[in-house]
Amino acid sequence: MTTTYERIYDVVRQIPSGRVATYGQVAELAGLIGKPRLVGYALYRVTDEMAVPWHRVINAKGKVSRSPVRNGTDYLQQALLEDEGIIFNNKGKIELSTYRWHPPIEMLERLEI
DNA sequence: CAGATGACAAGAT
DNA sequence: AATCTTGCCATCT
Repeated sequence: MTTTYERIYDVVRQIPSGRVATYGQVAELAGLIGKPRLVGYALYRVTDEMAVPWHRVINAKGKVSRSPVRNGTDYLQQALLEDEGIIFNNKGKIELSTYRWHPPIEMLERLEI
C-alpha cells in the first residue's frame, strides 16, 4: 500500500532539473489539496537512498524554507538549484513565473484539477 | 499508545 | 515589507 508520504515523493520525482514546485503545488498534485505542511513534513524525512529531488521544492514566496533543524541542507538547497541554472536575487528569492514547473496535462486530467 | 515533532500558506496587523 | 495567527497531520520514539 502506498503511504501519503510515498505519494508526495512520487510527485517530487516528476519535477525536472532546472524547475521548481511549491509545497502547495506538490500537495495538490499528491491529492492533498490545502495541506502543504504535509509536504514539508515528508521532505524533512527524505534520505538520499530515496532518490527524491527534494531541493526542487520551495515555498510560495519563491524562497528556500530555512530552518535550523535542517543542518545546513537549506543552504545546500540553494547551491543545488544554482547548479541547475536557477538564479537567486540578492534577497535569496527566485522568479516563480520563470522557474515554476508546469505538470503534464495528462497528470492534471488524471487528478481532475 | 500518547506525546513530540516538523521544509507551509493565506490572511490580518 | 516583516511579523503574527490559524488550520492542518503522518511518523517516530
